[in-house]
Amino acid sequence: MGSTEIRQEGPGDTILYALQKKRGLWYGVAMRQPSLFAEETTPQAAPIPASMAGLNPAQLEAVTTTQGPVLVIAGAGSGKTRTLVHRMAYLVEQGVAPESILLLTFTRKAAQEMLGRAARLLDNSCQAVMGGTFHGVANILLRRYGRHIGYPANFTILDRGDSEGIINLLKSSLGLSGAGRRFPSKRLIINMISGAVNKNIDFEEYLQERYFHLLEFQADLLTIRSHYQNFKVDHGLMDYDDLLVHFRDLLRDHPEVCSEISQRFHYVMVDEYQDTNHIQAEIVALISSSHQNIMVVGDDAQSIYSFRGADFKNIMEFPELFPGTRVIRLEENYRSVQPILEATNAIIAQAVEKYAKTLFSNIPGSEKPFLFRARDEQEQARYLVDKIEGFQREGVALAEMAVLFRSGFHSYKLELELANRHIPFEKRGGMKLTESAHIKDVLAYLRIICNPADNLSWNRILLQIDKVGPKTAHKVLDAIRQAATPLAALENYGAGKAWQQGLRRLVEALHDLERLERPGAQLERILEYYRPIFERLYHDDYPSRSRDLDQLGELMTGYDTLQDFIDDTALDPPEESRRHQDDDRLILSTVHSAKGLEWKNVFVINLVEGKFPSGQAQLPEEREEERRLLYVAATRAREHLFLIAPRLTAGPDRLPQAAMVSEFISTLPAGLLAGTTPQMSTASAVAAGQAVSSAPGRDAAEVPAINDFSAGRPVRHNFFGEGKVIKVNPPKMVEIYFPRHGLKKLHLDYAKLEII
DNA sequence: AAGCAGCCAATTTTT
DNA sequence: TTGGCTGCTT
Repeated sequence: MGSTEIRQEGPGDTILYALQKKRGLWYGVAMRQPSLFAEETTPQAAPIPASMAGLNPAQLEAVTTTQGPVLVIAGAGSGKTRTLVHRMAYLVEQGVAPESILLLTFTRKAAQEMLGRAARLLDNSCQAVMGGTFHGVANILLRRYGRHIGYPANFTILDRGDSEGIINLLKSSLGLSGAGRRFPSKRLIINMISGAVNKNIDFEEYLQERYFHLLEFQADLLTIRSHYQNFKVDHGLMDYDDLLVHFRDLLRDHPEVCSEISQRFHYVMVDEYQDTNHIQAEIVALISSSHQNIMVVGDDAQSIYSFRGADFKNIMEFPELFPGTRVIRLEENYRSVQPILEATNAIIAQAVEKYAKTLFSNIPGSEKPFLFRARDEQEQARYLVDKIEGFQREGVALAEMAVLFRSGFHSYKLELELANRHIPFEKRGGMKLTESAHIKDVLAYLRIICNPADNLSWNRILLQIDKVGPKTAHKVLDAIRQAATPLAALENYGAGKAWQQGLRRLVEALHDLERLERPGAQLERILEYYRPIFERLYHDDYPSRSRDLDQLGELMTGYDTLQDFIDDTALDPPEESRRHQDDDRLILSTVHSAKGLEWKNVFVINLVEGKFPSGQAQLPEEREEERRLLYVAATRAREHLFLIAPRLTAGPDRLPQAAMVSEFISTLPAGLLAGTTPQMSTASAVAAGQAVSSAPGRDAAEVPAINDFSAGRPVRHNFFGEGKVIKVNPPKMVEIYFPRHGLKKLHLDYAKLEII
């Protein structure tokens, strides 16, 4: 990331394009090239330029409808990206200034990909289109206009770990971390705070609704939350949610700023609109308020981010919000062979609520998706590796294949097997480089250079000094707060004998940093100071972590300013590199990280109840989202789709447990899949709406009915353990408090409950 | 007050 | 497998 990337398209092809990343956003920059094939870019104002050739009528309509609101319902693989890319090109060919086009996406990768492709089409234009994630765009504009809402331009962006760190600080300074009380973890607290913001619910209300069992801590949680908000304002910090909320507030409460921004971006396009939350929808409406030239593209069947507040009702209600919306559907699939589509259509056909659509494809191919019931996870891994090696022998590149799973840790066993068999792979959606402690340590120094008020980073820096712990750090922070500059405070601080030497070293380093200007030189000086600390702190795995520090330097080259670099460590964190000398490697990915991508061969693993769908998903609407998630996974495949379900899988206690095939698979109509047929006993039992125990040796004979439950009744759930009924909501819901898992709302058709 | 060793618990998905 | 917490030692 960060550098200008120039790629050659292939032998004989002379189109070059460049992607430049500036201030955290990607700009597509087409480069003028002499073309050997002189692609006749007909300069006459033809109604439909030659560059639009190859689009189908629906796509063409979406591309050429440039004025007013447009909603594109784009099924999986229906050329959604292609349509957006061509629309950008078309607008520019019609004389629209590229910098007045704004493209909003959910991931960096998507923005990068689309701008790159548009740049290739626009080989006679040298200007820039602006595109990036909601968070990225909010960041840029808040730095420019933030003063209107009381934020300085040098605020620091917090990632999740940073937010949790603040919660920890507050917990101890408010005396809430004491023993004896089972106070919610920092993770849970951040989930609650963020959940309320993203779902646009009042915090107190949200607590009472979703975290009923934590009500005894309500007062303290409210205190923590307000301190958290104040801490961020006081020290110039913004978390992910703040970027959106403050951006929305800026547009909503400052009409002059709103119209300035809206007029600058005269054409707005939003990708994956089904995954916008309430705040993002407001931003979209405000940013296009002065012209209504807004196109949103999405697929309600692929809405998979409700945990983060995404609401696919946004896409359903778009036409009401924007009267006169032109609705265009893209239903021809250009990705998968017909048998795969038939299966995926069947998976989504059982969804409760959707825009009805049926995808069809003209791609030849007769191979049905293959269901394999492995004995256990070992066999699953071996089967997978054998298949992959087989495809490799047929000439399929590793990078053309992907293994998808519901949760990051589901691939652990497979990763071991792949390492044993020497198959290079790349895991997406895993640990990020910038999440590791030693990298965060170094980033703290860079952050205080940009934002000296950032006490979170100061705290981290102080704790690194030997013999300085939380208490001492707190005292020093107080001194920093009162002094004119942090450096002055540190110089004059009466340090204890044990650590005055360490403090002096820090002061010297900070003095040098003030003099240095180049980010690279600053990093070098920091590493010189940090290395001895690093060796003391992490001496067990010193060598591997040391490589990361070198990598940080490489990442930094290509950035003009330190601020941009720091922003990207939070907004676009680089994946932890698995020494990727091999260019061709198998992709391992969570389904979420695989969205929008495609591969020739796709393997979906651990397709069993409790894993995929996740055991966390209990409510009917949560189960529905799991179904859409499977739909997203399966529609990634072009030619071969393998669905793998082990019979035995590690349970919550790590002991092997019998597992049923995912309900979404076992209830598919017969004949759609090849391979093992899903066991009919399981399939028919689930179809009949009965709960089936997945524990070995337990019989599913008596399934409790709603009348068997009453408040106070003790029950057992084979995942959550023993609990007590709090409330009964006919016809099918019961609320149960489990001491180890909290309050759960369970649906009798899905939950496996036993009355005791 | 800091720092270390050892125990216990817990594991969705992402900007 | 890690991370957080407790209690002991310096």
